[in-house]
Amino acid sequence: MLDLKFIRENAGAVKHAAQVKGVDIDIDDLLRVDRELVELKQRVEAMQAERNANAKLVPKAAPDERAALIQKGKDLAEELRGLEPALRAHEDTLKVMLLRVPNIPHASVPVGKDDSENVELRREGQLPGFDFTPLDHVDLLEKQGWSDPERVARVSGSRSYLLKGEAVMLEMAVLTFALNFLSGRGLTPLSTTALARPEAFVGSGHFPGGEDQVYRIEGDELMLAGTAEVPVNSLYAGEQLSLEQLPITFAAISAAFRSEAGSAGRDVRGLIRVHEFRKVEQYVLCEANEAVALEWFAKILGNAEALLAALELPYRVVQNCTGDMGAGKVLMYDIETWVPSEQVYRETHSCSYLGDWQARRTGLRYRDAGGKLVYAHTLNNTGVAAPRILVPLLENHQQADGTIRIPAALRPYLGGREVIGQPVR
RNA sequence: GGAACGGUGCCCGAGUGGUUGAAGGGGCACGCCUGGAAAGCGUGUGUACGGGCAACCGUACCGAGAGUUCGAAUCUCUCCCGUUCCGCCA
Repeated sequence: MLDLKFIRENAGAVKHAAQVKGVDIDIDDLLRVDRELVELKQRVEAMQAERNANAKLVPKAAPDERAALIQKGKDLAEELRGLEPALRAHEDTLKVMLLRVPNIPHASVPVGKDDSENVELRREGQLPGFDFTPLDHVDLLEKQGWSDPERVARVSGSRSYLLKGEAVMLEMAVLTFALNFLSGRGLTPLSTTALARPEAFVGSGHFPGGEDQVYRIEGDELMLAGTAEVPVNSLYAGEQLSLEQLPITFAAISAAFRSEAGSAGRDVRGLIRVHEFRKVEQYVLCEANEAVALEWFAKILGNAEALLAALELPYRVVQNCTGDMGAGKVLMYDIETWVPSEQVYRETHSCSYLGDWQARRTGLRYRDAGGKLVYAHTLNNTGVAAPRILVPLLENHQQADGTIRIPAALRPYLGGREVIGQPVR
């Protein structure tokens, strides 16, 4: 959400943002509703002022004047009731419109229509040089007896997965490693819910618009979040924080649920795109200062990169273009990790800076040095998402016999083992 | 799921249908005092929207929403949340 005053004064910039982000919203219409609402409010408030003044006279009035005053109050109340529906309608319309207004992209963001126009910033790490034909992760899992796609699909449908044996320990190891790693870099570990109220989804910006991505709980208003960003962003909703409490940073582990509506047919095989998974998410709530926030952006991006380096995985950093960055975002970089079987980099991390766009929705304010209440800035980035991260992990570290070499950083979480799996070919 | 009690400002807490945007305390800010500090004393200290160059004015807000009333933090209803107890249960 943007400040209404800002929209009024910067209508051109807002329209441009909507255009380059591909957000369908009529800013002129919004401003028209806003003007009409202001006029309505002025009329209503003038009448309320009159009603209040009149009501104050009643107890002091002489008995013979009292009836007339009360009658005048009744008339005013009646007139006010008449204006109420229009007022309410305008307020509701404006509110809905405001929730759809996109944030202004940072000046550095390339203009583009979709992910094909994202810009690669750099590549890091050494691509694996196999002297054998590498298997893809689906085959590796199957040969090792670590998966059972048919049976789990029978129970839980497509886009579900299960892991057996050592792959389970590997999944846990990666998550635990990420929590420890990020904790070591100053983020507070947090184990949090996936269930959240709809307001939390509005607060994070996933609603309105992303409703079809979210699983609902029958008979309950709670819904299943696709990322810990949703509940964590609402953790301090409506509070007035003090400057000393900032920044608030978390490495939040949670389950994540995504209906993946609209991605039919994409990545149906394997662990890339599943309905239910686990994720460690980096979240930062900091003061409303772009320079400070951008430092945090670099930091949580660096955290993810260091994590991948520790996992000895080659990756590239991509700057998302305007059309691929989401309405609320000011700046967004994806990290894509090398998948040998496909000979492509695939997204494993998504780093975002949202300015005060989420904080305005959530009511996340703090008192600045001057005692003024201001909306905070928020950022988030993936720490590690499992099982998706297992795809590059298994594929890049596979050996000729089908066993998996464990990167040194992960060994402490796997009882010191350097290799998992049995020779299977 | 049942029952009881609660939800007021940054925090704690008072609140009789009308001068209550809200007592009192704490905290915080500024000033006095002090060599400096503490203590003490004094003053100040809500948010949002609208109007105004400004001082300031108006409106709304005491969990949310409806209602009663000339007038609601205060009365009624519905809902939400919290705490405690009971029941049930992975």
